[in-house]
Amino acid sequence: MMQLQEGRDKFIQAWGTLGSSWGINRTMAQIHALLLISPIALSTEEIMDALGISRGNVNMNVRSLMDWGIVHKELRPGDRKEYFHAEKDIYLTAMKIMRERRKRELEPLITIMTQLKQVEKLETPEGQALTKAVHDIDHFAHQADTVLTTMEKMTSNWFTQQFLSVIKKIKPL
Amino acid sequence: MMQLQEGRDKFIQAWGTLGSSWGINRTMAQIHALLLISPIALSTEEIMDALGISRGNVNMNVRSLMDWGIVHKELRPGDRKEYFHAEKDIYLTAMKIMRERRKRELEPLITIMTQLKQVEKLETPEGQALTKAVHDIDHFAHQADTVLTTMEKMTSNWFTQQFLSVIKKIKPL
DNA sequence: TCACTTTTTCAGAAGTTATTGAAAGTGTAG
DNA sequence: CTACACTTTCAATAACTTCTGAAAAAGTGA
Repeated sequence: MMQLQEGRDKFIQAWGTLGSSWGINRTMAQIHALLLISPIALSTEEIMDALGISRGNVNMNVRSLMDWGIVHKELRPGDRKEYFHAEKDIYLTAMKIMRERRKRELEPLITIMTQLKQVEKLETPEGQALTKAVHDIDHFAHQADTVLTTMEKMTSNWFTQQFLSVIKKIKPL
Repeated sequence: MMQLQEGRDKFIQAWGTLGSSWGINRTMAQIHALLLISPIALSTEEIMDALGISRGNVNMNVRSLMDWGIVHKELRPGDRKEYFHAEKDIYLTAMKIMRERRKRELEPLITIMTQLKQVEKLETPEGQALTKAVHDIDHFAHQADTVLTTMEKMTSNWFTQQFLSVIKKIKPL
């Protein structure tokens, strides 16, 4: 049977590794993991000590986590330090990460494809191949954007209760 | 009005930049872009020349693109060179990227959460916070896996025609 | 205002990932 | 078997990203 401290370390380690593939850097993900399993909000110093990282690093990554909307600041009366805690609803967290990634990845893609639609239309195979690729990607990006925007508007609760059952009922081709 | 060559360069450049945020490295994405807008299959040398990169780099990245299933090898009778072409259906390409990412990101996450369920259950706030996080993430990961697996089984055509309209009909909460 | 506490910034160091190019490997035709 | 045409590998290195720690800035109360 695994002990608590071992489990906590393993959890932080795992979330850090996984985070990288989700477009979140290792330390940012580790801080997120630490706050996720902490019942109370933690100060910069506590995070530094728990993860053995520098003040600058904690500050920078906590700021980013707040930009993503998945970590929040807490102020305690009579205390000048800032304390941080993570959003504990994992579905809401996933939605917010999705939202941020949509903004950072899909929106620039749509902008560029819009520019590329201005390429002179030629009858050559080269010209047609480019036109087709631009058209297809633009179409896809808009659809993906619509899907993600719609999902964003729905609560985490909705995801839990409805989305899965809807998907399950659709017959695979 | 933008000229063809300028458009092609811009397209390759854009796809390369975007690729990085989709978990595909810059060069791999640029090779993919080049093949996507090429009406004919290209040899290693042609890719090297078009993108100004080394033989080893082309070889390595083309291999990865084939592992992802979005680039294919073509052999021409009487020619010992290998020629490469990209899957031109952008929805199918997106599905294959999704599939690969599910395997690389979600499956290891599920494995680790399964291990972490073995942590001794304690009544302390620390113990309960860890147990809850592990439970929630495990539940989420299984759901996400089911959704993605279901989508994988559907054709690109299905995505185009059905998914969007289904999503659109669901009333946001 | 000053003295003190906490946060932010940023140049350089450390660490990570991608790329090259030459050498080794593979397959084929004569 | 040998020569050739191509592909693959991999150690060295280049390019890029993250992290540190000390200094500057910002905030607070007396």
